[in-house]
Amino acid sequence: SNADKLHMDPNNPSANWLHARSTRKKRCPYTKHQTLELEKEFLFNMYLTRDRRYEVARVLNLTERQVKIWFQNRRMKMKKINKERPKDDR
Amino acid sequence: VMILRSRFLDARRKRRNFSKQATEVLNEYFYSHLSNPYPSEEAKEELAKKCSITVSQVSNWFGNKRIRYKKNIGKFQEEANLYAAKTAVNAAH
DNA sequence: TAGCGTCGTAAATCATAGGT
DNA sequence: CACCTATGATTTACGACGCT
Repeated sequence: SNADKLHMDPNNPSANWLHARSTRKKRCPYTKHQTLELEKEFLFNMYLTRDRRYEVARVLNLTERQVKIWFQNRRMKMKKINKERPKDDR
Repeated sequence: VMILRSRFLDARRKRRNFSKQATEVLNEYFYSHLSNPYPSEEAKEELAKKCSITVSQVSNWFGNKRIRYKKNIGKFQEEANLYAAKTAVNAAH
């Protein structure tokens, strides 16, 4: 592709930087409803069982992979929040 | 509870642009490491200290800068030359 | 090997700051 | 004030590597 050629161009400073593969799925923002339900599930348990993952994915019309990754990202977010506010928490 | 929490977190999205001096420091690092603009954790901590911002903010800045630079190198050419010249002067002293 | 974990990131998007 | 772009922060989706 053109993008790939650009990344190969030795005159391009970004030629050797990290690049997402062209096969990567485009980011698709989740709906308010999906996010709210995922947050509720996360509040219930930060780690999913296989059964819960299947059920959440089915109800929200997401793939199990998306749900798995959402939880991974959510845990990282929580970690970041805790790190930046070691005190209070509201 | 989660509603209140998310509202609180959204409030963090309020921000001020970084100081001109901080942006200078970040740009100097970026353009003097253009072939591999990925500061190590230690380098990020040092930059954060110099700029009076957090390490996360340094990471955000580099993430945004890499993408925006790559997306439109031409737009940043003038800026790149400016910092390249500045680095050359510093090296000469 | 399968498969889920973290960590760091790309890329898109969001929300507002700041300038015209 | 309205409008527009620049900029910092957040959100999806992976790659790389860990462990079991």
